[in-house]
Amino acid sequence: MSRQRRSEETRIHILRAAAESIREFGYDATGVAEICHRAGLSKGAFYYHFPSKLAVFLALRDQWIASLDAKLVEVRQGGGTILSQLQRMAEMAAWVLRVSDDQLPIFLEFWNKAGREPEFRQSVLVSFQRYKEFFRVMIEEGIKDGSLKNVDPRVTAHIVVSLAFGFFLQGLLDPKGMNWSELSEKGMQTVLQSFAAS
Amino acid sequence: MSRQRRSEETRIHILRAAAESIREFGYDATGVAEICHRAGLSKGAFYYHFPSKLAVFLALRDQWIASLDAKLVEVRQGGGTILSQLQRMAEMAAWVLRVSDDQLPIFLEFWNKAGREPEFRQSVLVSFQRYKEFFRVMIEEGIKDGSLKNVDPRVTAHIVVSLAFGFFLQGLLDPKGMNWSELSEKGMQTVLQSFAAS
DNA sequence: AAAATAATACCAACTGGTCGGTATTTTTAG
DNA sequence: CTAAAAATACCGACCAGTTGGTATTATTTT
Repeated sequence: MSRQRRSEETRIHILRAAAESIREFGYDATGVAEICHRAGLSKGAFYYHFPSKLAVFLALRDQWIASLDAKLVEVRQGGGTILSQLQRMAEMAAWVLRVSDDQLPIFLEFWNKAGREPEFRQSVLVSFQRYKEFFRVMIEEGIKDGSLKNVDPRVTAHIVVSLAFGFFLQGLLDPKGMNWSELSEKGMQTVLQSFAAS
Repeated sequence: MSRQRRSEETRIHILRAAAESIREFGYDATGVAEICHRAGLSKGAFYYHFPSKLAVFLALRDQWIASLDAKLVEVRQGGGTILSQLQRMAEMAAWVLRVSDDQLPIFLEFWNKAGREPEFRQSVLVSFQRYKEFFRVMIEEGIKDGSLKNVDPRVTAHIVVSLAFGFFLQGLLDPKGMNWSELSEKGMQTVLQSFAAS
């Protein structure tokens, strides 16, 4: 295997191992040694690829943000009325959670850190802002194309984003429990419906 | 000062010091030594009053849940139509956050821990469930008293609770930022309005 | 051989928690 | 009433274990 390629894979191994470990034990309780063990590597390898434990954490964060962004854009490109796009997102969110609830605990860890470390907070905040902006624009379009009522775009975007994260939070706490995923989807649909042009 | 009284005060000092420290640095990063320093006590005193660091954390959690419950009951006893009670709660939530945003980071820490430690999770989950139950009953009453439309009480309760926690989350990340508190209140009012009988 | 990649051994710092002991208040006994 | 005894509240040095990170050495790839 080529040098580059191998190195790249090692990096991925480390990231995956770290993600698993953080999900299971949390960031603080996850030792570098543990990550290395899971990745089948030594500490030397670890510190060859990353300057610090925090750097891995940050890399995971960036990865997550990027993947979420990709999902959103994907739905938008699917076309249809704005309302139907929003509804598709509602379904998708539930699906994402059902399938990859593994990753959720890590977000909490992100938010947690973000609440305390300014530069960390900044980046999380920016992405939050981006989501709201994203939806605001969508909603404005929706009003224009006639599929949405004449609601306040900013308030409405805030509702949608907040509701989504509220659902996340509960799904996180009760991953296998009940029909929360169904409840969330119905809930989102209900709210969206109230924004639909009559 | 009497022995009992003094002991009690020491306990409170420890709790307060721990809350401050956890808010500032997080649970894991807060050392027992730090708590003791803030409380003006020694480690010996600490371990005299609490069996472990975790015990303090749990005590804080119970304290918080109790205070939240009290607030909710208070509003219910204020009377009026269900819709107006809900609206008062919306105002109250924003107010609570504005005033005591100090405490918010601790909740994240709770949720974070809850996502990983089963018994911790259980207790948080139970209180979550209680809130939903609380609102479900309210909404059923609201339908009966004619101030609410004939919505699905379970779904609607889920929406209200999720939305509230979604707002919390954002307020947490951006405490001083913007008019999020105003946005949240407007958002909640908007959603509630869509449940109001026409 | 040279550069890139990985392994090993190690350290200084720090952690939660323990423990023998002390000061102060309350109870008991004479 | 008072002095001894006991219970309570507190102290701070200390321990065993763990951590992130480093310095050095070995192996692999080009």
